[in-house]
Amino acid sequence: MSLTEDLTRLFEDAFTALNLPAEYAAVRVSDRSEMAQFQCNGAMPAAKISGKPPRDIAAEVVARLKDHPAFKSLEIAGPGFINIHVTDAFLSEHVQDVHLPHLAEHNETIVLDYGGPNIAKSMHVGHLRTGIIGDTLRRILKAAGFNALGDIHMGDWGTHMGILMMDYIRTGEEHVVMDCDLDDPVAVQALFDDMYIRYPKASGAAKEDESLMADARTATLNLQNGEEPFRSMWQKIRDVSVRAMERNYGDLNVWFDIWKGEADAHPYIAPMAEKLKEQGFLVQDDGAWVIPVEKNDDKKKVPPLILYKRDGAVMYGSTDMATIVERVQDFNPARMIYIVDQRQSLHFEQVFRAVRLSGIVRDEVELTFAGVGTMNGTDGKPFKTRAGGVMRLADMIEMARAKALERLNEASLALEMSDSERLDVASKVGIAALKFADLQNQRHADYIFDLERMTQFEGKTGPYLLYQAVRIKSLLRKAGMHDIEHCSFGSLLLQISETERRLALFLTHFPDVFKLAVKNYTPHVLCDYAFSLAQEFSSFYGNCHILSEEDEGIKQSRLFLCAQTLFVLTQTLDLLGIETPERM
RNA sequence: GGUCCCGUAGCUCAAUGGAUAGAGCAUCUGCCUUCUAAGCAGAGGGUUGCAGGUUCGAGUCCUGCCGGGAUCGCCA
Repeated sequence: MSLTEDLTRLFEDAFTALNLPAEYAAVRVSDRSEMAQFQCNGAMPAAKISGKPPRDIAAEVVARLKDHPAFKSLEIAGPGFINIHVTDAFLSEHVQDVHLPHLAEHNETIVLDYGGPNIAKSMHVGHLRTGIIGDTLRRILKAAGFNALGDIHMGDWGTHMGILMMDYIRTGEEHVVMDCDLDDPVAVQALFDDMYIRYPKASGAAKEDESLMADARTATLNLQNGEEPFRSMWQKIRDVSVRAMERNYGDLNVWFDIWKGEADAHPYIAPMAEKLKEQGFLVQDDGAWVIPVEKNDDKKKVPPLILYKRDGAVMYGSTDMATIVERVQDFNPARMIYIVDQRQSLHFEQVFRAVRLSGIVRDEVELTFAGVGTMNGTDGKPFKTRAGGVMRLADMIEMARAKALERLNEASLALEMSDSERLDVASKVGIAALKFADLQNQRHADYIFDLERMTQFEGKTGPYLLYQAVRIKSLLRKAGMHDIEHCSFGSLLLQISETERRLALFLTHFPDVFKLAVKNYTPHVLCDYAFSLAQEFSSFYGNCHILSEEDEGIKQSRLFLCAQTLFVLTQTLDLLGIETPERM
């Protein structure tokens, strides 16, 4: 139980004894730290229903609790706030017991969908947010005890495949695809580069020329029906693309448990459609087969979900529905969470309605659209390269790493390292900068991506956090502790300075912050926490001698604080998918 | 035009309906013969877009405006 939960329990007892609803008893961290460590605001709403003045109620609550050993002081302030200070002994117990709470009840499965890169195309900056945030949510839910599974859900089944394949066929260059040796990295890269240049041209041409587009649609349909040479070409294109994705996501330390795509859901579409037709949910409309999903009380117009287009081909709504059928069959998940671009909200509303309506997903299964905002450039418009094009993800990662290395050089850090260790540190610092800059923003909001700013390595950045963590590691090594990731030793002295108390208090907030992140699917609260923790530590580090402290008891107590800070900080960075180097 | 999201310090962003709205950057003042100065201690900087409403209490909830963005059936 966290410290606030422990206090809430005590207050609940008091409220209940006074015939007041326990739900008002919640104790929270005070937002006026100079006045209190914790606060309870329940006297005010309780006053409303009991007709007594709030300060009188607060006084009754305080009277019941004031002799409890947890409290150093209980004061009533303002209209009826109860301001709480706890004893250092109580605090000490909780600092020792800081841990990740287990929140899953029965190891429920949660499928997270946060990939969506198209095959045959380079991954670009648009894949950064969903990948990073989705992976972090996966880590958070897994840490909370859920069987959390990330699915990449590649875009490998749409019209873009037809456009690309028809271009190879029309120019008589199918061999460029078919002759590629998958075991030869150079050949794989060459094919990938070819597709990267070819697709935009082919796509542009198809938009200009209706006959090209018609051919592409036909090719798409033929592919979906398993016909050659489309099927073989497609397989090769997919294999090559997966290698590129593995490298990009690997560089970002973004993990997927399931490497499936729209194509894998294809076999489920026809049987699903058959059943939907029998049930009367699937109807023909203007040549297409659609599922009407509007409701009587809709304020907006919700268009039907199109399962089969006029030409008989399927669309992404079809594959998204069928993927849900597949996931229910394979994993029987308690929740399915989509971490995708906010702009797809209407689409997923249609999909969710369709699967609920038809009973594919039971009512008790949670379907969540966790939309993410757009990444904009410093001009506030969607992020572009200086040339005005879309920046490849690989290029962006390289820029972040190069900048990090430059900074290490400027600061004359990591000089004594071997070249390989130095590059590894630079890579970790660069990736940390990239990920932390993204994760610290609210998930659903757009944010401005400023490479210059985030690679400044000052203030609220990933590198600052790594720096603090590495400082602690270094200090603990000097103190002769080697298994510094797992040292749970010692305890807090009962006579501590205000600086130490602040740090200790802050450490106890960790379980509550974690719970909040799980509840709302909001990693940014963990970023905020990690940064504030690092600041608290830095303040402690600057104000308290540790290794040179002569009083052995004080020294041990401070080393304990260092170890607990490192434990919580690395744990938090871990949840954010950020790796901490041993030194830098 | 309908619907949804956003509007908070010069800039980038926080703030489960709680007290005097907080951080970082930038600006200014101090601090490196002691554990990593990518740091610490401190200062200045606000009519939370505007106007109403709900209530003990509103940046937060409701209504209406203003400004920005997204989206509105055969692309994903």
